[in-house]
Amino acid sequence: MPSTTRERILDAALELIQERGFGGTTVTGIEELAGLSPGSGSFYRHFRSKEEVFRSVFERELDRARRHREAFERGPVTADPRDALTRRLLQQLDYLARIRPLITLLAREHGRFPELTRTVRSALLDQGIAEEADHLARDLPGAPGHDDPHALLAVVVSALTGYHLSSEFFGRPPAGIDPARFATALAALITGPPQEASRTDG
Amino acid sequence: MPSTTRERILDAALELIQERGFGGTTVTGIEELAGLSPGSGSFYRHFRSKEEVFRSVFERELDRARRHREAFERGPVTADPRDALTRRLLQQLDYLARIRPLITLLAREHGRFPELTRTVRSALLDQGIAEEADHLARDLPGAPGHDDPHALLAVVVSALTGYHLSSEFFGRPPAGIDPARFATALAALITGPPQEASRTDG
DNA sequence: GTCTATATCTCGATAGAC
DNA sequence: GTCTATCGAGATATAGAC
Repeated sequence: MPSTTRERILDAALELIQERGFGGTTVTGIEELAGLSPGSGSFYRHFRSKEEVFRSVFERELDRARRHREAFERGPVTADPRDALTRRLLQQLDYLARIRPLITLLAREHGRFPELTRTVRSALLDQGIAEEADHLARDLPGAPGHDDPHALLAVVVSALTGYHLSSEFFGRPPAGIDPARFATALAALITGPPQEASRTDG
Repeated sequence: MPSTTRERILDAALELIQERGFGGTTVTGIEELAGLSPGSGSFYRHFRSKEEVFRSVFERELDRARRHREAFERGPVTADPRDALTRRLLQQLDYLARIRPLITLLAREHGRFPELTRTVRSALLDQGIAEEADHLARDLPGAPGHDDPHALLAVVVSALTGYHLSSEFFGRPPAGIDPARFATALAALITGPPQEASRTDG
């Protein structure tokens, strides 16, 4: 990793904005964290303004998120749909963890930069939800008790994002449940009571 | 409605901090929104500093949230547990909507004011989750397929908070599902397939 | 308790040496 | 491309008249 000054500035800006917000972050602070002389205008040899560096930070995180989504490996559809589903849900949680900076930027600055909302929504959420709907429809073709598939999808997506955001805001997962246990419980909820044999989980 | 100057300052500060964050909010802006002369130090006849007004805003929202929680009306336990559960989940969503300012403050400023995390967590989440666990245990005494009640609780809480936060950050609910439909789907998921059909216990 | 006025400081941004 | 130095704007906070 070459780590150019420009990249160190982006790293510093991301870190500070995540912690203190855009309004609470100073160019001097960014310079200092990037290893430049604080108060010198060296920052401005790389970015024209504080707003510009924010947009660059945001774009970089958006690109990273897109790449993470493309690299999404679909879990193999095994004989047991619950197993496949659990694995898929765990991947989703892992994906959310990987794009954490993007989510944090959105959560913090969607008031000051309203265009973030549209961008993230169309790039990740709409597209991601559409894909997820396909997966759910494929993995659970005729599951009973799911007479509103769209609402079911909303529940699953909400559960995953809620788990992630609770962990983020409160510093610990809801009820102290780790991701694997959470995914298992959610998958069990979706697939319903064991279909043929006795309970597989134990 | 007396609306003292102090209260108008608190209102103004809350609104601006929610929109721009603590670092992006100025005392001058608070004064202006509170109907005082912008740039005059009139603010300082009521609060000693910007930090102090933030803490006062936070305390006020915390009190409001506590009162909302106390006023929580428990839905009557009807013959159909799914109905009761749906109503209860809708109340939870309504509760989250009512304490929205507190959640927004936490989401935005938990980096700058780490003590917010502990306070909100102990005042709302821990206590709320404990109560919710009781309710779930009571409403769903022997529901099948729930061999990990703690994880189930985490799923439910995550789904509710995720629904709320997605609506907040993205400006619309997940998949465009309204609260009633969401609660219905979540309740259906928890209670499983319709109860009329006889089933064997596990 | 609100105003005008202002002290003091920090911030964003620029100029120019090297 | 980084530094020292600094400008001008705007921020927090204070002083004192009314």
